Amino acid sequence: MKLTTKGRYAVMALADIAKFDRNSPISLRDISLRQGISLLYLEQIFSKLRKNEIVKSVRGSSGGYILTKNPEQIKLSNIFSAVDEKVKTVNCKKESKKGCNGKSSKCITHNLWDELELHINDFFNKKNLGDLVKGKNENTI
Amino acid sequence: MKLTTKGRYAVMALADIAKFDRNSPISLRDISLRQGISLLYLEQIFSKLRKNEIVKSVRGSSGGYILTKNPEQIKLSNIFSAVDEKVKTVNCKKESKKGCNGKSSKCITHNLWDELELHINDFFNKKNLGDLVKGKNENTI
DNA sequence: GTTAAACTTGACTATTTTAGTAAGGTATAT
DNA sequence: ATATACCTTACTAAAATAGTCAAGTTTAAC
Ligand code: FES
Ligand code: FES
Repeated sequence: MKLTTKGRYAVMALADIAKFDRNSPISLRDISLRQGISLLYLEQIFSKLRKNEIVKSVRGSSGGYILTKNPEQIKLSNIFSAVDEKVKTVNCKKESKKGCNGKSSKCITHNLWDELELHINDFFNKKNLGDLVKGKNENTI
Repeated sequence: MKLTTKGRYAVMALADIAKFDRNSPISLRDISLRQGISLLYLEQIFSKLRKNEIVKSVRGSSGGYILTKNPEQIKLSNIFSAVDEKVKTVNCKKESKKGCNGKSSKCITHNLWDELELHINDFFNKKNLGDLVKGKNENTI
């Protein structure tokens, strides 16, 4: 059970942007250097973030990306769904009435995994980008 | 972010055992049929469960596996650590003082992932096998 | 004792997912 | 003009997952 780099990098990069002035765009090149993430990979991630209106882009030289909202308004769950980082704990299709083993009813552990999924998503709903950049004076980059 | 089959199957299989009388061993063959899990794969999983003293084996015909404790005493976290299903959200080595990008300090998102890990492990510590088999009258198998 | 059911072990493999790379664009500030 | 920076699609190497295979050993029951 682990987090993939897409979700992790998306949050890292957005937190990086959030630390700076909201009005001047931040280039992916800078983020790449500061956070140690491949530029090409970042482009892939930001394409999704832009389509989901988490950021908007400014083209041309000295362009880059700007958050569309205040950091406090951007929840982790928004970011994760934008980059397709989903939490999947059940083995079956949720909508279906069938269980994961093909049986006609849900398996004995189904409710447990479902609870776990809620538990995790709860965390992502509570946390926002603002929470990450509050302590600007910390020794983190 | 998803659960692997090892953790899921381990819990399913143990819940299956927990539903029956504690004193007569349950064979993997039966579990395999009821839960729709490959017998050979179950053997692999139960080897680990036995080594970690979650179950004990009874050999010979009409043998099988028995829980070593009451279902209420077997926490999900015990099961998961036995089958090496671990929660990994941070990208760095926790013990190290270095960050995930090789920088000298922890990255801006480190604390967030660490909190997430705690949040998830909390769930696994709170839930036990007993919780799963309480409603024996449900229409689950 | 024989047998068969059941556990035990270690190695091996196909599939899927992840984590990127590569290449070739297009838009625009200066 | 042109350099900077975004945009898009396609491809791929590496890792993890989800098993399978083969060849045992143990022991209850007949
Ligand atoms: S996880 Fe949904 S039926 Fe098993
Ligand atoms: S996750 Fe620990 S330093 Fe980035």
